[in-house]
Amino acid sequence: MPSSTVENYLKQILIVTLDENCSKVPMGKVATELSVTPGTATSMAKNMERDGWLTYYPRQGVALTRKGRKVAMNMLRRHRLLETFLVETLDLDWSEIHAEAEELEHAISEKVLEKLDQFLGRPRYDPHGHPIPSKGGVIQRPSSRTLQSCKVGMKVKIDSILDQESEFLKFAREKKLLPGREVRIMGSEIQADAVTLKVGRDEPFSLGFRSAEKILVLEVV
Amino acid sequence: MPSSTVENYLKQILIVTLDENCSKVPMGKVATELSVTPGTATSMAKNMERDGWLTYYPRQGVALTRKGRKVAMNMLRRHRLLETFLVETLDLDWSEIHAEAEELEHAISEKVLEKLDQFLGRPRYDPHGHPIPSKGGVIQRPSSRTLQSCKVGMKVKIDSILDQESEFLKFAREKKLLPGREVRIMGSEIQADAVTLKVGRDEPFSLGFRSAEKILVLEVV
DNA sequence: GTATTAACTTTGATCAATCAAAATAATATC
DNA sequence: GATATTATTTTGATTGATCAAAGTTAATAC
Repeated sequence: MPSSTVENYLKQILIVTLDENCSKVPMGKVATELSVTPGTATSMAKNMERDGWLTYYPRQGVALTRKGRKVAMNMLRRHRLLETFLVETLDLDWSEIHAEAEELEHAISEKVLEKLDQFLGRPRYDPHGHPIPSKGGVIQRPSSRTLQSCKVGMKVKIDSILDQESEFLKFAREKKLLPGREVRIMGSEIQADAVTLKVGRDEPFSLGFRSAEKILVLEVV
Repeated sequence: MPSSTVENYLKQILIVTLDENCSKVPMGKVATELSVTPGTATSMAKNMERDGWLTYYPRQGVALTRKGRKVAMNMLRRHRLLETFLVETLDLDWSEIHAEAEELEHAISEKVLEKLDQFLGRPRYDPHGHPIPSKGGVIQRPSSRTLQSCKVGMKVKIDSILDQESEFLKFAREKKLLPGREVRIMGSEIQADAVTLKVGRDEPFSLGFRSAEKILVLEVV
């Protein structure tokens, strides 16, 4: 059984792996993601290698083993099911659920998780719109969707701009809405016919649905 | 903030305190309740005294401070609310819920707990029939009730025998159904008109509701 | 092709929680 | 009251997770 510290390392390494679409995660990244000093990350990596959770390539990074990936996927499943429960059933605000789920995901047993999944009606997506891995550890490939269809709280990566009119492209460039960029959905209101975005550290701004439809994005897992 | 280990010590000490109706809990008891060696219990006691959770009387035992008691009560509240949730909402069997709640009670935040309480309709008793402490840490005094009215899984202490007929008293003595004894309710079935009990390590046996009505018990907290 | 810088690793220390085993104190027994 | 038993405390060691700071490597710049 992994300790909850190990579970955190595994989950975070998996997230980076999926996110950057690479297999080795450098130690510096591991350290910042887990808010520990680099030395701590290195020593944990060695212990985790000893226990078969990952392979440690000195000065290059770590890669999950099959065993480690399985546990990591399961943590992601726990996290997202719990977030769903917190919003759907207990009516918490989406801004609070991440931290709460972060704690609970280590304490909930496989049995309770299964019951919870059943109770929630086996949801496929969490409240942020992220896919929930199946019990077997399979995760929906993030598929392209338009910016307009995104839910509040989602983090997405711009895939492409559909409208190639130079006026629109110029606007997109100004707002840094370029392929590869990560964007957070701050709000999306049908009545207002607008979606509010934040690109990097810039001030959030809004985009009408008409324009939002012209931008294809990928969910950042 | 207490660590979850400290939370466990506090809760267990409170339970013994309420149970035996005394204030100092001897170190040996603490050690067995928490399944640690006596030395560990002693050293934890010293640390916990340093942190203001309890007062440590060398060679006599520990007594909760007001601060410690408050946290301990809250743990009991968490535990029992979670047990209620696991049975009522997720439909787990009462035999499994204790261990599950034992884990979750450390991970759930005050906020989620409040929402859960609300969702469950602010129950006063858990599935075993134990009173749930209020948010302020007030717990219902265990009141006398008849053995017949007990729910499955409850642990009760015999208070008195109502029927003073010598025949019945003789039977009660044989079965060790004497005031002060602790009894566990193994089953209670209206259709069968019988409640099944276990006294200490003896074999379980059944009692018709007619007889069960003659025995007053107190809930063991 | 050296010098600087950034990324990573090592070393030594700390802290909480634990154990085993030895030492001590209190209680019970004869 | 001396002895045996039981309860408790001490001591010394271990483990997992962490940090700070010093040391090493590799990459980048000039």
